[in-house]
Amino acid sequence: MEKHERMIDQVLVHLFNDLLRIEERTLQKQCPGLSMREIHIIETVCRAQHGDNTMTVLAATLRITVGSLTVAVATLIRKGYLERRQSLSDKRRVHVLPLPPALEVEKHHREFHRRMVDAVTHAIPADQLDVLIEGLRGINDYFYGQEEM
Amino acid sequence: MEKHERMIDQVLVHLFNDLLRIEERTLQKQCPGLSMREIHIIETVCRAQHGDNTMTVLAATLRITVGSLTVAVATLIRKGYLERRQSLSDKRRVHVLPLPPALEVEKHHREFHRRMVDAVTHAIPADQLDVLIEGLRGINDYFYGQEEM
DNA sequence: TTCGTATCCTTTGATATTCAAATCATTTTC
DNA sequence: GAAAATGATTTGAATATCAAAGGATACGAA
Repeated sequence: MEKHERMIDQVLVHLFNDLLRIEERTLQKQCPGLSMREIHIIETVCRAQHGDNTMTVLAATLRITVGSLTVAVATLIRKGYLERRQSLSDKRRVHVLPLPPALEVEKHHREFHRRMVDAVTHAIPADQLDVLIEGLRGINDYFYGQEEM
Repeated sequence: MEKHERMIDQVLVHLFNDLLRIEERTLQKQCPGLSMREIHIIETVCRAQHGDNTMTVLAATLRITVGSLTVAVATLIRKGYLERRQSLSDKRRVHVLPLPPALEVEKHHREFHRRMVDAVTHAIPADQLDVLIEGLRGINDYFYGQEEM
């Protein structure tokens, strides 16, 4: 059991940390001139439902302040990835929209995730996949069920 | 299979990100006045083998430059968590050592990981744990076997 | 209507973090 | 020993972040 616990810790912390690092390296190779923060903002804008692409909602999703987002979006507009459009129904609101280069970045990102998931499914014998999925779902539910630790 | 893949992606990316956030919130509650970066530096110093606690090795472990580490260590010394000691055998080298408050931080950190692993083992029926462990080991081996994606 | 308050965003000022490059001290190599 | 290499620090610039203040718009109650 001791070995099991070390394995779980290894996976939960180090493997995931390294995955994040690999993702960062891979994406930055494909999107030179963009920081990881900027790539995340682009992703968030690309994935936002129509209507959820206002500054306040985007900032909440990204867990940064609206002020920080204003600055970040300004530089991404200057770099040609995003554009601002004032809401017609409520002129206080600003909608942030992706331009073609942003969609390209998002495509790279999706592709990376696709390959990552493929790596997992290929690493595990098919008959064990179901159990693994259930286990992961258990972990997921546990942490979202009681976020306080 | 489609649902399985979404589940894997969900766990690999979002669960992990949220775990990081929970860890950050928890540790910062216990260690007021320390940024997450500083907590990581303290952990790295506490875990370094004797001899691997020089600036160059620590910076490589943390994946930051030695210059950045010099600044960070300086403030942690000022705050009373670490101390510098010049190597006797090679006076260019500097060893960084934890003081009692740093060991206390590391204890909190270990405790957090312990509870996280407990959460996982309790979330999963005992008879499925073995399969899960094997699955995780497969993922782990896969990614470390071929880091390039 | 219109006055006060709330909301949404931007701007500003301050602080953190990071890195690259320059510098200093020490060790190693030839 | 002189030159090159190594380990660390210092410095200057870039970036990221936030809190607070400000500006514009919307909304609700008198």
